[in-house]
Amino acid sequence: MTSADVAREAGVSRATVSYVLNGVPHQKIPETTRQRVWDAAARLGYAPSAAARALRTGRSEIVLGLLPDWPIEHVLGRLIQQLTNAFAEAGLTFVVHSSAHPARPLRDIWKAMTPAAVLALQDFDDVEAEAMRAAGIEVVMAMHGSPGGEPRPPLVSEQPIGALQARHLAAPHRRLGYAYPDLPGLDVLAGPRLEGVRAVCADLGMPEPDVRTVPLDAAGAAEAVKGWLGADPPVTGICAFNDNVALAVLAGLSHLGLRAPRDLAVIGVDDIPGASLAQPPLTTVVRDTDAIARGLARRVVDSLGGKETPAEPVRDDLLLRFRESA
Amino acid sequence: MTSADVAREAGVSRATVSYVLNGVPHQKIPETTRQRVWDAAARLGYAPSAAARALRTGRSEIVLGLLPDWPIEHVLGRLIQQLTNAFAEAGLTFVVHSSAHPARPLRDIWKAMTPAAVLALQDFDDVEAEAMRAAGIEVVMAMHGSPGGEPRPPLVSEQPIGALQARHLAAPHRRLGYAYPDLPGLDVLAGPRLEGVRAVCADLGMPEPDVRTVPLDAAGAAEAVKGWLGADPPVTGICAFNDNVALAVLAGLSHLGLRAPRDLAVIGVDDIPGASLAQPPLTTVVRDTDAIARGLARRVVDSLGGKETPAEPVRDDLLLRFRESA
DNA sequence: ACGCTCAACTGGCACGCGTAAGTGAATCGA
DNA sequence: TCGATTCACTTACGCGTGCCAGTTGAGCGT
Repeated sequence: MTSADVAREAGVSRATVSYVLNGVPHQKIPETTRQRVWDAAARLGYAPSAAARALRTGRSEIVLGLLPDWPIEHVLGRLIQQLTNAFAEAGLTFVVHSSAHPARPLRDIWKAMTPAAVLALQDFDDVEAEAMRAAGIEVVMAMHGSPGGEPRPPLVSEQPIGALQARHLAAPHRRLGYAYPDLPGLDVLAGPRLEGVRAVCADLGMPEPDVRTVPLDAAGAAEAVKGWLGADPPVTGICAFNDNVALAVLAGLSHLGLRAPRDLAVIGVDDIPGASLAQPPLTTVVRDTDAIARGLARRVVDSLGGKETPAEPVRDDLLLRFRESA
Repeated sequence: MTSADVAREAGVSRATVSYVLNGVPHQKIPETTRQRVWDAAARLGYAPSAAARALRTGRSEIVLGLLPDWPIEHVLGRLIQQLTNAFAEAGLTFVVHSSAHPARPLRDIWKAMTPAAVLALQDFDDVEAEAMRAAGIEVVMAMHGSPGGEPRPPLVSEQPIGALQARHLAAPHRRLGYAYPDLPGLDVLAGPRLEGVRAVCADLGMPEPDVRTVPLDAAGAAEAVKGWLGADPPVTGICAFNDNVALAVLAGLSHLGLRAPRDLAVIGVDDIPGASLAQPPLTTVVRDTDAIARGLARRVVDSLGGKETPAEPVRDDLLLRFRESA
């Protein structure tokens, strides 16, 4: 099924078909002809060849999402689904590529589909970004900084999460701890969140947060808990990187025969299904992933349309889900 | 950067460049010329245009993964990453599209990138599959059946999971319950797993499993637990659809002042991070997602190479992670 | 009756690539 | 010395589009 078939069926030329189906303005084509073409296209079930269109126009209707080597869990999964929806509304197909472990050259990936835009979770170096632009990819954005440095400001800000955690704990607690994830790749996320905690502590005249790396097992987490409880002055409230880490802290407490929030208050991030099911139910910070997805998609679509987009992060309403652990 | 540039740089024709770079056999091209072409390509940083190649050959080097509307959690996330790796080793780019909620016609998706193969998690109807094949997509496979029916046998079998759960519980327990997920879309997975449990119960002369839908909150789960404990004969061991549901059962028990495995033994599936951190730590079934990913990729690659592939499911070693809950 | 305008189309090129068919020079057997 | 063969290439086509630059013919003023 090519546009030539449609042209024959409608009794017009290929050019006319192209004009009608693409809705090209400033071409005087009467309604009757338009209808003939539309009918013919529908009758034949015509769908244009993406490859040919991509070759001609230099880009496809695809937005490529680039995932780093992070675990794909609850929130990230939801974000992917919501980004898919948000882009679909703009007529764009959002697909995700998880960076392979023996990392293939990134170039192979985007060359393989010449996307209209690339939206990466983690920033890449300028050389790569420039190469993409040179290859006709118009929009290249990153949601978070890279481990290497921070060339562009991130599109999604993490500090407010840590700040909200800290502000919630700060009322009854005078010394906070930070439960840092045991996965090096997550620094890009954990760093800024910790910064948010730090800033609030400084603001409120509290001592520096006591940062400890917490592995995802009860015994290992118990070590961290012992460290916090034995600190001087002792830590009484923990901001955890996310709910999994928070659950580990809870398990560590349990391991020592202790309990939140009596011995140590704990607050997580993400509200994974297990959070409300924990003992005690976990207080946690939820972000509005749908708003983030829409915001990101809007930025990309605007940018594709030639509009200037603001440099600040997208709007991201945080919600504190208050339960029992803090 | 086109192959014409490389040709000019190397002082040969475009055809020669194409022959050299694609390693076309039966073309007598001396080593010196080959080297000249390779050098020129490297010097110019040439990478072929996927669009043009796709237009010419009729297909790209992309494998499209189609996700249904399921939550993307731990295992599914890992599977995606491992599939990406497995396909990368075969020189194929694996990208994932999560089906948008106001479901766009599937056709738009694969037309947008003419993948070499489509690997869906959930089966789609034959009309769609046939349309894909007609569009030049050579391999169309589905990992699980569709809600509508079961035209093709699934590539990944779920029954053994339920069977392993049931066999593990069957030793001390004479009546089993099944904790069914509260998300209708998961029937495709939950149904076969439940079948596995049923089969083992029948085999061992035990009564039918008592199936109850378990919502992901403590109060709701407590209702299910009450039902099980009050059944006649009473249920003493629960096979949960996955770890999240199992955690809910645990929380339901806790809500009633009860405890696993004393009052009710519970076994999950997936070994999510929260499983080992639960109270008590959750006994669970782990599948070897890496083997599954490799198996699936192998099938697809073989099939692309024209080889006949077996109809049976891919190999999938199950492991029982024994903890305290059962 | 003749030029002019303008609506309504159409012919044809280029995008970058793979590849079938062709070409000129070198080599070779008789 | 001459046709035949082999080598090492090159020329040229078409994949399906988008869109520029025409072309046709009807309507209109003079």
